[in-house]
Amino acid sequence: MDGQELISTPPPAAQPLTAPFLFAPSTTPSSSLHPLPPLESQIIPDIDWVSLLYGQALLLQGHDESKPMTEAASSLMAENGGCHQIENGNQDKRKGNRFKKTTRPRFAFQTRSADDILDDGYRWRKYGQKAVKNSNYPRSYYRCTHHTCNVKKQVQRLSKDNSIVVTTYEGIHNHPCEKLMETLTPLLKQMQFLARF
DNA sequence: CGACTTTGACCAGCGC
DNA sequence: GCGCTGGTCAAAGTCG
Repeated sequence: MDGQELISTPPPAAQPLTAPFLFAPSTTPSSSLHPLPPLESQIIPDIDWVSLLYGQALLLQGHDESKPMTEAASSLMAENGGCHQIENGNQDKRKGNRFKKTTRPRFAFQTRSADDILDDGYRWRKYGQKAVKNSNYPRSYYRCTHHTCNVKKQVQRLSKDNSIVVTTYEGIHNHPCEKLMETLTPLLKQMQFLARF
């Protein structure tokens, strides 16, 4: 898969959001609780939060879940002009009918962190790790643990700058982010309560 | 005991 | 056809 092109610089219009607003202050890959990482590892200046949030935004906007998320996400991305989507036409899948071609959206972004994994609010299960050519560091493969969700992500540290971690998401979650919903649910309830007056 | 990670094996695509 | 490479599988091990 050498046809990939990583695009990691956010569009000029994109205003990076701060991590604490979105995610719990942990950078662990799973639901397990660990002590907070050093402050330095939580500073993620290069992350494209906008792309990362598109799927979540669709859910918050009342997106019809019976429709493919990928189409809605693509149109939303086109509207906003900030597209970090990676060409994925040659991706092959080994599940189901073998090696179907897919056009699932892929997003890549860089984070400067001592930890390979940032906690994006979802739960991931690692299903593979490979040494890749021209890289001193292995690439790790993760799948979303939600039973109806088929989103995957790859995590790899740059060999030329080992402080940078490249995370590639494939697909869009078809379920709410657990941690984000935990945060938003009380707010939504309060808004609904106030809206009655 | 369930959830998760590790890791070697396997498979298909691609270039030569 | 062959070898290299990336992506996935699945058994075994680990952890809480």
